Amino acid sequence: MSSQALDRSLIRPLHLFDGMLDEELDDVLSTAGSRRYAIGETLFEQGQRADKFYLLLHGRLRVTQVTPQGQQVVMQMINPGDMCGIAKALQRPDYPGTATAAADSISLYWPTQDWTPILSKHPVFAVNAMQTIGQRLQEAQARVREMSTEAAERRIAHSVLRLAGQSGRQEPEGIRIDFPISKQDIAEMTGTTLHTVSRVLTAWEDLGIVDGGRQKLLVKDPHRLLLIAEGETVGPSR
Amino acid sequence: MSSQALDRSLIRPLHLFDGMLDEELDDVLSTAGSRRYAIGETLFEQGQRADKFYLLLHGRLRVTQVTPQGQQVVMQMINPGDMCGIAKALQRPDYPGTATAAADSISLYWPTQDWTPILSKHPVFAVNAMQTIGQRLQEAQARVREMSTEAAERRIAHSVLRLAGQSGRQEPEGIRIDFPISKQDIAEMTGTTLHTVSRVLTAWEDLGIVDGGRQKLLVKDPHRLLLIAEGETVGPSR
DNA sequence: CGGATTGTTGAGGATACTCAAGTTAGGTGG
DNA sequence: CCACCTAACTTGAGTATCCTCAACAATCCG
Repeated sequence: MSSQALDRSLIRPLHLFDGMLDEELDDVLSTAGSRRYAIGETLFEQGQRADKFYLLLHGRLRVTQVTPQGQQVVMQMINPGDMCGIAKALQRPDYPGTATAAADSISLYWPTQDWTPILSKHPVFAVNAMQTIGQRLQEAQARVREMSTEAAERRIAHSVLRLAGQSGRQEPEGIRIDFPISKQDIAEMTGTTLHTVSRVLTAWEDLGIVDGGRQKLLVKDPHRLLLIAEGETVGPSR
Repeated sequence: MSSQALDRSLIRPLHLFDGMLDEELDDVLSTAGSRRYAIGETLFEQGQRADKFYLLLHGRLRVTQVTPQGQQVVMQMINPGDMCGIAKALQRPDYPGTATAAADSISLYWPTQDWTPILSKHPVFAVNAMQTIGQRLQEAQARVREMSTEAAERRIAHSVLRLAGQSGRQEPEGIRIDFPISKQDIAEMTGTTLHTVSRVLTAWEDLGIVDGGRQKLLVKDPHRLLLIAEGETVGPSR
């Protein structure tokens, strides 16, 4: 447990700890460990006994599920400040998915058995944790709504916009998705195939809306993309 | 506010209040009201300021969202013991959907402003409430997974099985969905059309798996239905 | 430089949608 | 109680979307 060097100034700003006293924060952190994960490493795997829960400090995680038929689905991307692996909150003994570092990442972790005590001792934490789960529920419901009512291109547009909003970095040319993301990843987020994603992104590139590349994505015209997401048909540039 | 006649014996068994002392329960109930809703009545509507949250005691609620394009999606069915309208947990000022009584129903309600105080005063309630939201998150994620990877027939099978499990009553012939449900409803739960639902259910009726009817549904062979949901192709009856 | 991963593009076809017409069931009012 | 009216449902035909299959090209890594 390399919990010695937990810099409180790094952790204090996280939403999750809003409204907690410094002593409370120290108490919560006292049982935490931290660890670095290189890109491609997994934090936990689907079906394993959930013995830890995590709070991402830096980097990105991709949480996937594999169906019994072997098809992979990307359930969510985890950004710094987000928790994951909180099986206890779902009343599950095992992890429902696999978390992989989509970029070099640093994460705090606690033993799962600390979950209920922490919640009971720190009601503020409980409220904040609930809001995290609430956020996630809303996002999941948004995806259900999109998959129920929207064609592939619009779903891809929504997905790319979400990525830009949550994992985007402003660059001169537009908003850069700041971790390596493949067409296959986007396909698994939208319930399509990499072929469809490739075709759609190529069309958008021709219109100057995005700029692709091997595991690269730059959103050059978020406004046009939003129009597509909201149901406008793509036309020529202006 | 008709909060006088709240029978504690009716409310005590609900999961939500597991582990709470009688005094705590009384305290929580002190600011609650209750009301009866006839089938078709709405408890709250999408976009309204969320001034109350609800706990269903009896009946069924259908929570729907309407997209900007006017397509309706059934987000969830609420069963007795479930909460709904808990916008506070989602950090939203308004209701994200509309809740309609799918059967004659009775519900408790609290002013939304009581949400945070109740959570802070009763950590057990907070933990229980989080598990409710966690359940819902899991269900939403299951739907995302299904819509990403499964064809229409399998999604409908999953949806019907979920209905049977949550809202089914055993009858001599099979499991009866115990509130009026239309093909349109099922279509809006599965991201299909009522036409597809009608065709699929007709095929299942011919195989003796279900028994349909106007706003009626009886699952006669849950096992076969599960096979379809899990990916078996339908064949003739043995 | 060679192998592997990732991405592109084309052709063909199946699923499920739209459009359309008609049927059944149930409730309402005379 | 029956006739009517509406909402729910059924069924058919045609078709668009997007998947599958396939071959190839580009990019990255060691």
